[in-house]
Amino acid sequence: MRKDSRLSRMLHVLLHMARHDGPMTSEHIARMLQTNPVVVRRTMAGLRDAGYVRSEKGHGGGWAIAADLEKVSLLDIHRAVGGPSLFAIGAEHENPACAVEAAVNEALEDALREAEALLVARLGAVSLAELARSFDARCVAGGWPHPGEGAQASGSIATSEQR
Amino acid sequence: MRKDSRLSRMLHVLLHMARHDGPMTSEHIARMLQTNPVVVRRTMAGLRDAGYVRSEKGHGGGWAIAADLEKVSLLDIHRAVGGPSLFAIGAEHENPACAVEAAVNEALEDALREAEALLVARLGAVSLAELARSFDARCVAGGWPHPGEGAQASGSIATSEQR
DNA sequence: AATCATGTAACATGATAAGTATCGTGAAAG
DNA sequence: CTTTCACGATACTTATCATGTTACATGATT
Repeated sequence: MRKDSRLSRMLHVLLHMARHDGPMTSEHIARMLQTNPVVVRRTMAGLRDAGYVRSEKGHGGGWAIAADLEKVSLLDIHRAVGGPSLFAIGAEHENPACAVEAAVNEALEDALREAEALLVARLGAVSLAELARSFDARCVAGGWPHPGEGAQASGSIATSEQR
Repeated sequence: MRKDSRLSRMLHVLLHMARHDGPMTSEHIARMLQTNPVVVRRTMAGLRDAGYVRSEKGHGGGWAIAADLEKVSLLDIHRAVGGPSLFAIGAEHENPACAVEAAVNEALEDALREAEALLVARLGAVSLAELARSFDARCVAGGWPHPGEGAQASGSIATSEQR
C-alpha cells in the first residue's frame, strides 16, 4: 500500500517554518506539499496538540512554531502525527492457539522489535534543529542555492519555498 | 493499515509441512490459516516458483516441501512471497525539487535503510530448519503439548495442526 | 467417467492515508 | 459592523493493496 508520508511532510514543513518569520497559511503550506489545505490542517492538528506549533485565525493568521527546535526530535513528530506503525508486515493473529504459529510470530516479532528499537533510537536522537543545521551544511557542500540567513525579513524564502 | 501477513503465514505453513509426511492440500492449509484455499494457492505460488515447495494435482495431491530447510532462510521466504516493502512510512516524492524536502527525505531514508539492513540480516540469518528446532525447544521449555516425533506416520499432526 | 486438487481469472471486501467540498467560527481590516 | 481571511470540523470520495470469494478450466488418480 501507499506509504504514510505524514512524518516526512511535517518535517518538510517545520524546516520551512523555521526559516520563515510570521505565520504560514495552510494554503501556502499545501502548495509546498502539493496537496490540499484541509490535509495540512488535519495533519498539523497533531503537532498543535503536542505544542510544537500554534495556529491563529483571521487576517495575518496561519501556523507558527511554538517550541524550541533543539528539544523536539523526529520521533516526537512521528508520535505527534499519530505514531503510526512503522512496519508493513506482521502476524495475522494476535494470540494464536497454534503453538507453531506462536513460535513463528515470536521469531518475527523479535526481529521487528529490534529493528523498531533501532529506528526509534535514530529518530529520537535527531532534533529538528540538528536536521535544519544538516540541511545548511548540505547546501554549502552540495552547491544547492543556499537560502541566505538575512534575506527573509519580509517573508521571502524564495529559494526553497515551492514544492 | 492492515499488515501484510504473507511471510508469517508461509512460515507457519512450512513448519507444519516439515512435520507432515505426504502432501497437504490447499483446503487443509486454508483451515490452518483460517482463510481460503485460493489465498493459499496464490501465496504459495511464489514459494513454488522459488523451488521451496512443490504442488501436485489430483488424488493424493497437494503441497510438499521441495528444498533443504537448512538452506532456506526467513528472508528467502519473504522474497518468495513478493518481498513487499517492510516499512509503512516513507517520503511522498521520489525526487523532490525542494532542497529542504530532499534533506528531510535523505535523513529519514538513512534511518530506514539502517533498520532495513538490520531486519534483512536477522531474517537472512535464520533458516527454516533452525526455526523448527527453536519451536521444538520452546515446546519442551514452555510446557506446550509436544508433537511426538514418531506419531505422524499416517499423517497425524493433531496437536498443533488447527489454527 | 467420476472425483479430487491445483491453476487462473474476475470480482468483492476492508482498512487507511489522502483528497475534496462545504459550512461554521473567530479575528483583523476597512 | 460588514467584509475578508484563515482555521476548525464534518462528511464524503478516491486510491491502494492484501485478502476474501466465486467460478471455471486443467490435469492426475481411481
